[in-house]
Order: sequence, then C-alpha cells, then structure tokens
Amino acid sequence: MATRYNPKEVEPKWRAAWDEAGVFRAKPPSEAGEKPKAYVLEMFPYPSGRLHMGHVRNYAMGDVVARHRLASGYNVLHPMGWDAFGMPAENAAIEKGAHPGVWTRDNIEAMKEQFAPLGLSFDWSRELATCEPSYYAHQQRIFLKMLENDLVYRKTSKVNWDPVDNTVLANEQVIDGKGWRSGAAVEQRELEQWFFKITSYADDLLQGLETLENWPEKVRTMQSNWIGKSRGAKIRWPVSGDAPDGVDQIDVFTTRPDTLFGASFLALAPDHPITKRLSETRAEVADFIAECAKIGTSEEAIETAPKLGIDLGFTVRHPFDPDWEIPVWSANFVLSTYGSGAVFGSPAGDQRDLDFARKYDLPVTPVVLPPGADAADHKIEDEAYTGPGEIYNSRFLDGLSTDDAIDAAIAKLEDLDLGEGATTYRLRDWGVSRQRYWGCPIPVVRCETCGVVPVPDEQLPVELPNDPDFSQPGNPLDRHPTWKHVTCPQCGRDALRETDTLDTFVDSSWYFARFCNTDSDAPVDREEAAYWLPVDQYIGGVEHAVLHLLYARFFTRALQTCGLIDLPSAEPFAGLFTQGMVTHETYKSADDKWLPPEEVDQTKSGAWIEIANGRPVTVGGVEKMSKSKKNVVDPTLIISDFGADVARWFVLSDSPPERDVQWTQSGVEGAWRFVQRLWSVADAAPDADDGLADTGDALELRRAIHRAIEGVGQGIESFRFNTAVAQIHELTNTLKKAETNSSAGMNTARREGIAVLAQLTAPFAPHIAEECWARIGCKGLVVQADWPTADPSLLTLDTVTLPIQVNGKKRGEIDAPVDANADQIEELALAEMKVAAFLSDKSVRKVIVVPGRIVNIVAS
RNA sequence: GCGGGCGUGGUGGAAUUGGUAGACACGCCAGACUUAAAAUCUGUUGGGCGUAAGCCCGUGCCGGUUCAAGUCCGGCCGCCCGCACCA
Repeated sequence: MATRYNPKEVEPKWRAAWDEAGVFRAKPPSEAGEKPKAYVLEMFPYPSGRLHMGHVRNYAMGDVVARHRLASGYNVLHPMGWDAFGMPAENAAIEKGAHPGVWTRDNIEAMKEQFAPLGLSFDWSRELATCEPSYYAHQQRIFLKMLENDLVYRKTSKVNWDPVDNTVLANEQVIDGKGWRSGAAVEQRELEQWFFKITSYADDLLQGLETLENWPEKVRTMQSNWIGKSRGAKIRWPVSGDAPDGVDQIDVFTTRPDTLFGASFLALAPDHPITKRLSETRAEVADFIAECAKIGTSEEAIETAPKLGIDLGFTVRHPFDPDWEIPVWSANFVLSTYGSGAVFGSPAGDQRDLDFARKYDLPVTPVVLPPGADAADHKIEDEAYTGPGEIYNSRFLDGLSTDDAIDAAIAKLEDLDLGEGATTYRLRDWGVSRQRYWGCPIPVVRCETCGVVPVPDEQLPVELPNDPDFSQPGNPLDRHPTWKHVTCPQCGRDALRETDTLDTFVDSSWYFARFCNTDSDAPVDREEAAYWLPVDQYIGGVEHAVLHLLYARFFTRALQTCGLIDLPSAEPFAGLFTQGMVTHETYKSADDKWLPPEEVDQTKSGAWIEIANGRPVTVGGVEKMSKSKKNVVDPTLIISDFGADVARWFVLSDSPPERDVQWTQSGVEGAWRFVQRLWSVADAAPDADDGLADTGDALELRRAIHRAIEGVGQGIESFRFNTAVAQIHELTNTLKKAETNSSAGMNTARREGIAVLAQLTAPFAPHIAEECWARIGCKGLVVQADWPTADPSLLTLDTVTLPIQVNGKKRGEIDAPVDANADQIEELALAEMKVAAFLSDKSVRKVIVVPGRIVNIVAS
C-alpha cells in the first residue's frame, strides 16, 4: 500500500540517528588512520538572529561537498561558528537597550535552533563564537605576537570617519565615499591608529594568487587589482628657485620614465607635506587646499570635477638637464595616498596631464610616435597618446621603443643618482582600530613613562567590561568609569588601557585555523593545523572577494612569520567557491508600498492582486531577497511546510551554484513533487531480488544506474549541482518506468537502483535518502555507506547510435557496434535508407567517421 | 576609462570542450482518475510549412576558419559585476 512521505515525522528521526551515531565528528589526526582529510568550510554567519535563504543555499552547498567527501572515505572537518562581534549588536543596545552580549548570545541560540532542522553535517563540538573571551584571548595573543614581530604599528593618519556610526572605517569599507553600513558621507580626520603591515606581504600575496588554481578567476583578478602592483621608477627632482626651506628634492613615482623629456610640470597632492607647508604662509595655497577638500569623494564628483591647480612658485631641475627648470604645481587630481603623492606631468602621454596642461597653458611636447605615424605631422590636440611607439624629441632616448626607453631612462637615473627602478603598490596597510565597544579589546596599556606596553600574557584576556553605557554617542569603553584605569605592567604607575577595539574583519581572519582544535591552549594548535589546513573547500559570497579573503591570506602569512603555525604553504584556502544569491520577484501595492510574497496572489487570468483587499499589484524586478523590498521568504516557514529536504533541493536545483537562483512558489512545489516521487519509487521497491540482472532490460537499467553514479559524482566534485540534480531526476524517472517491467532480473536491478538513488540523493536531501535506504532494507545509515562506484563495463555500450550527416546536416542515424571500425561504419552509413535516398542524385566526395560520435558525408 | 563575465525555447538552464542544440526542471496544453476541484499519473510542447513521410529556419548581430561552430577567430551590439584621477 503506497504511503505518502511525511517529512515532519521522518526528518527529526534521522537527525536524531545521526547525532546518536556521532557521524559528523571530525577525527583528530591520531585517530584518522589511513583516511585522507577534507576540510570543508562555509563562511561563518553573523548571528543576526534570523536564518535567511542565502544561508540555506550557502550551507546546503557546503553540506553536499562535506557529505560526499564523508561517503567517499575522507576524514571530514565541517565546523560551524559565529562571527559574533560587530555593530548590529551595538545598534540593538542603542535602540532597544539590550546588552550587546546578551543580544548576540540570544541570537546565536535562536539561529542554532533554526539551523538544526536543515540537517547539516556540522561538527558542533567545535562551535566557536568570536565574541567569547575563550576566542578573543587568543586573538589578543596573536596581536601581541604580531607587535613583537613588527607587523603592527601605530601612526597618526588621516582616517575615514563615519559621522553616523561614530567610527573609523577601513578603505574597503568606504563605498563611493559613503560608509558601507550607514551610507553617510565619510569625512577625513586625523587620528592615531593601529595598523597591520599587510603591505610587507604585498608581493607574496600577489604571487600566491597564481597558485590558487581552484579559486574563481574573478576573485583572483579582483585581489590582484586591489594589490595593484606597478613597475616604474622613483625619480628625485632637485629643487631650484624659491623652494621652501629644507626642501631640496621632490620624490616622484612614474611608470613612464620614457616620457621624461615630455615633462612640463610637477604636481603635488593638495595634502602633500610641501603643499601644506606653503599653505601656512600663503593664503592662496590654503584656499586651494580648502577648495579641493570641498569636492566630495563620490564617483560622480570625481568624474565631473574639473582639473584644478595652483602654481607653488618654485621649480625643479630636470634630472637629465640641470639647466631645464620645471614649475611645481599642486593639483587636485594627485592622490596623496599613492606613490609619493607627487607626479611629473608629461601631457602628451597622459590624459589627465594633458587636460591640466591645456587648462593652465603649460607646454605639450609629444615624445612617443605611434607606429606608422610621421614625426613631422604627429600632433597632440585634446587626446593624449598613451600607447607604445618610438621615442622622439628626447635626446639620448630618440629612436628607442617605449619599453627600451624605460630601461634606458632608469639606467641613466641610477647613473646620475637621481632615481632608480621602483615598484609601487596600491595596497595600503590595514587600519584596525575601531572606536567601538563590541569588539576585541586591543591588549595594550599606555603609560606616560613607558609608552605603549603590551598586556602580559598572564593577564589575558583583556575582557570587555560587562556594563557598557550606550546612552551617549561615541565609545563606551573610553567613557567607562573604571575599565581603562590600570597600572602600568612595566613601572606600576597609573596608566590607561587602549580603548579601541579591533576591526571585526580581524576576528574572521583566523577562525578557520582555530577550528582545527578549539580546545588548544595556543591560538592555533600547530600539529592539528598542519594536518587540517589548508581548507580544501571554502564556500561563501563573492562580496568577500577582496576584504575577508585577502585579510585571511595575510593572517596565515603573519601567523607563519610569528611562528604560530608551520605550514608548507601560507595559503589558507586551497579551493574557493563563490555562490550566487537567492532572489525573488518584488511586489508593489496600488499605493506604491512593497508587499511580501505571502500577501499577494495570482488570479486565474494571471493578474496579480493583494490578497487582503483584491487590489492590483505591480510585479517588479527579480532582486536579492532583502528586508527593505520585503521580497523575503522565511526558510523556517518553508521547512515547517515542506521539510528541509525540499528547501535544500530547491536551492541546489536548476541554477548553477555560482549564479543567482530565483525563489518561486512553483519551484518549491516542484521540489516537493520530486521528494514525493522519490519516495513512491522507493516505496514500490520489490522485496527480494530475482536473479542476475545482466541481460535485456535489467542490464539497460543497470547501465542507467551506473551512468548516474558517474554523472552525479562528477557534478558534485565540479560544483555543477544543478546537473547532478538533473541526473538524479533522470534516474528516478527511469526507475519509475521500470516498475511496470517484469523482465528477468528487474527486481534485482531495481533494488540496486533504489539503493544507489538513495546514496546519490543523500548529499542533497539527506533525510529522505535515509528513509529510502531503510525502506529497501539496507544496513546502517546511508550517511555512513561508502559512495557507490560506477562499474566501467556498464558505462560502455555494445552498440551506439550514430547520427549521419550529409554536408553537415543530419539525414539519418545508424546503430553500429561500439568496436566497429571506420570502414564498417562508413558502409553502414552509406547503406542507411534515408541517407541513400538523399544521396541518390549526388556523388560522395569524402566520408568523415568520428568513431562513437558522428558520421559526416561530403557530397555534391 | 580599466579589468572580468555573460547573451541558447514562454521561463531557469543542459550540451561529454569542435561532433545529433534544447538534457533536467518550471510553465502551458491535452488526456486518465473525480460529481467537481485539488492532488496524482500519462502524453505533447523551439519556430514555420505540410493530411503525412518530410522539408526549411533557429544559440544577440555581421563576417571568417572547418567535413562539421552555441563552442574557435575578427568586428559590432546589449546586459551584469568589480575597480576607478593609482601617475
């Protein structure tokens, strides 16, 4: 008697069984035996308190990989934790008066409850939360080690100040001149800050990218651009004329020393030290600096801002001709943060320089002749020529190619001791100070006598005070009545704690290493890290392509330098996969308000209406699920209606994992139908075998089964879950059809097929897979069963169907023995009725036989 | 502006990397079951012509290479993402 599959009863049963068997506990290296290791990790979530579909998709993908590796005989580490520090907890404190710690820990509990029914193969015994002293104590140790090893320093610097969040932002957190979280226009302020010396690894971080073959090309490119390596020359220009006191040269970086003879001005950034010096005595320079500061840093402002400059009233001498004096300007298009904050303008070869030169009537001397151009009539009007060519108007460089001229110019500069070849990076050091309560305290004390003193190890962790006051803006740690008042660990006198906390990106830069042994007394257990790292497969959103992933790569290098880990490669993530988002249609009511999907419906005629009042609804674009547009579907509701398997199956079907997937009601129903169909196939299983299944239809069925084994395995390993799903569908359909076939050996073949189907489905929809496995009487749990292997003899066929083309168009097909040679196939092809008929009035010129694939007859 | 990616039925997407375009799924349509609906099952479904066997067209556009092009090459058009006055 057919039964309906009821996930509400079945799913909890199997989760309990997995728990009881402890199947997801990673074994420490000493107990792993011969098994190879596999470290599968998804980016850990921020505990917002609310599970969303993006989580479901992310963790379902990781689960497919982890469960497949587990079944394939690996010792799998698949841990879970919480990226638990951060501003939302403080915002909750400010808005609702909740303590950030209480709020965060409650959220973690709530989310754990929402995660549980998904049936993910996490090893919860290694759970960690970055806000717990047991985690951040080690982070403070790492910080102090980095301090010892010169990887941390303090400097006063201009910082991005978010006036709404009252905090400093990293460059990466400023998007279009606005705070990444608040959206407020970012201001510039001078503050003393802690910095991580990520730039000392710039080249290594760049080179390491080349070894990351299992990373998306896109992410590698983005990181490479972010690091931004440029080769060129550093040139020291001796000053002349009425230069400020103490200034005897100006350093300039250029990638184009070949265009030096086209130089017509030097330009300094408005906040270059020399410009600032001059502003103290010259009002017009001060006015100019103020004018430049007024122009925002937004994309639009930069694009439309006209070139602005001011003649600083002194000159420099050309490095190749001491008699040639060149005026020094300050210009708004020069960045103080790149190179040396100064450029030489060679207008014919650079559009910005040209715009500037035209505006202020500075000379424009072309020095690069484009290929094929004539020196006599090559002119620069409004467009600079930036391409390669032959150097002219350039004395000793004349006649050289641009590339050769670069080398020659650098050699000459080195000769004259006025410069040398140089490399510059766009990457800047990572400012990690945050004026925030809910973060990892920076474990140092400031003493008037001793300066900055590290907190001694036995006093770690420096814990956050439990009674922060959020009634006023600013940093509660700084305002706290007692917390910052300490005695200096060195001299014993009164001193002050550092009240800044660390950027939360620090927390996530090493958690994957902590997972290797969450009980270790050291920040990272050296031996276990050597065993587990690198993470074999890391999965997360592409929004972390630069920030988190670059910082984590920096951290493994820093940990290595500090002697805290010992790995053959400093790359933390051998494989990276960036998954797409979950999207949904958007809906707007008649009065232009966003409506959630559950409040709208489609009538028979296809019109969309608001359920509450029947008024028409406008269907908008398909966009990432977001609270603001209300196009959100709550996974918890889907799971309670349809079960976790349906939710998981849906987010893994149809769309390739790297692309966005659109959530639709009909798609959910499709997934539900599949689960029911799968169960009906398993439920209809014959009770016993009926002999050998090596002939006729039974053999054909077995072939289909083994093709599915092959295909699904490959699909999983290559992150083509959608095609793996399609093949599971296909096998299910084949098995369904086989139910009415009573040929010899069919029962045997069907029982094999259902067992295989359960195994192939298990990584995707693990609960129903267990139920099917049990239904046909297989021993143990499917999660513990060895992944099936395809029998190679069943993957090849005796006969193949070959299409026959005539002049590239299909005209018929033949069945040929798989081992037939080209001559035999040709003979069969030419004899095929339709082909022969088609060829009756033509003569065959050539026959191309591609064995196993196709036959093409060229005829005329 | 620079860098990366993409463009295939009504829809999401397949296509063994140059070898039968449209697997699988959604939707639509038809049929079975039902008093009826839902659910379920079965079948059809790229477009055009044809009673039919069949023929023609078809992977953004134009051209090329090849026995053979969604796939390779050249040139356009469009969309998406990242970076952006980086010297």
